[in-house]
Amino acid sequence: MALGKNYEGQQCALARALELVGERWTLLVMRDALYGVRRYGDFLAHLDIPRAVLSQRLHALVEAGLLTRHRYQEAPPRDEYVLTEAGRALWTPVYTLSQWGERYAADGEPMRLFFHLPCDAPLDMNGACTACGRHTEPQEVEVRPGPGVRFVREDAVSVAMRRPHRLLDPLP
Amino acid sequence: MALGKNYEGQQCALARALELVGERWTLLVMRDALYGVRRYGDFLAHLDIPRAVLSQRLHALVEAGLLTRHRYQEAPPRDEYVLTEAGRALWTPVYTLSQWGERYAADGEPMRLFFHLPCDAPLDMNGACTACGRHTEPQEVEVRPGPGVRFVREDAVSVAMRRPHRLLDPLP
DNA sequence: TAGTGTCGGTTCATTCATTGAACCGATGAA
DNA sequence: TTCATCGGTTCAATGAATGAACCGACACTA
Repeated sequence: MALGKNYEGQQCALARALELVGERWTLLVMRDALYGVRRYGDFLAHLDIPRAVLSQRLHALVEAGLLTRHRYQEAPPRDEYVLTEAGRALWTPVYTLSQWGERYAADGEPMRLFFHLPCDAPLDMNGACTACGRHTEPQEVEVRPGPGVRFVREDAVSVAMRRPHRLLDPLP
Repeated sequence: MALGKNYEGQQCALARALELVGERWTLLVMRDALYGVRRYGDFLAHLDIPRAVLSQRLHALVEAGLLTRHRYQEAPPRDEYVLTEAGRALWTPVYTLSQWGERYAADGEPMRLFFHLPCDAPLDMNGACTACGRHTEPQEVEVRPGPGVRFVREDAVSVAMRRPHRLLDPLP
């Protein structure tokens, strides 16, 4: 996104949201974070994003309060980027947009399937469990490979996601 | 969004969705279209978007099948941009992202309130009616000004939205 | 009939973000 | 000592966004 990431004239919550997560790559970074990706190198390899852009986005997301930086090792110093509550709350928008894409922008069968763990039932298009009807928190959801997925990528994250994985659990 | 609007490496429905609606301004155009805006000049005045960008976005959205161009007057020739089914289906992602923004990115009280017309009950954060529990279609939803809104903009669309308005109904 | 205004654009120079390759510093392993 | 890894930063080139100016078709008015 170029020239003014902000939409100042818009007196609208959507504009405020897009100022935080509307730039190119940002929502894909957040999706990966919801999947459980936490480390710079894993984002980098999984997203094929330019290093400079990834640095800028991670710092901006920490600044915006969607991620926190947590040192998990002292020598050499290594940080991981973990979702805050605001970041985890992006699960619903990310999921609904993803489902829209699955239905209207992608062709073929679903690439990923999402299940409500307590019920072992799939989610509907809106993110509600088809069994209990409740809206889901990410930590109650499991991603499984769908019929339309092809195992072509060989980065650590893609390989780890070839088997079912609970959202937010560290990946890979 | 610069240099390659596409995310080719990503085998992910979210990436497909963002290729269609992830560019700067695009989601705000779609939000306006869901509100009922249909004409070039109204988008222009309400969004404060550069004319060239608006032209490009409207054409891209028609190309992508989210809008159709419909001639509503012959002399002089005038077209309006109307949502397709795929465009109307963006209601849920737009609403959930908007609600996320209202909660985590905006401060103060809600700027807009959304009601399920058949029940006259507000929607919850996920787009379900708090009375009947069903997920809503845009044509069943009414937007009303919320306690946090300030009537500062004077363009035709902003003025029309100072009173309750059913989504998709032509605006202004 | 000329002049003016509106609508829906296009064109253009400037400014800025993205890209991808190269570089860098700290550390650990051989 | 050398080499590799991790997590960045720097830099030149490219291309998108911006905003002002321009434009063509038509309507309305004097």
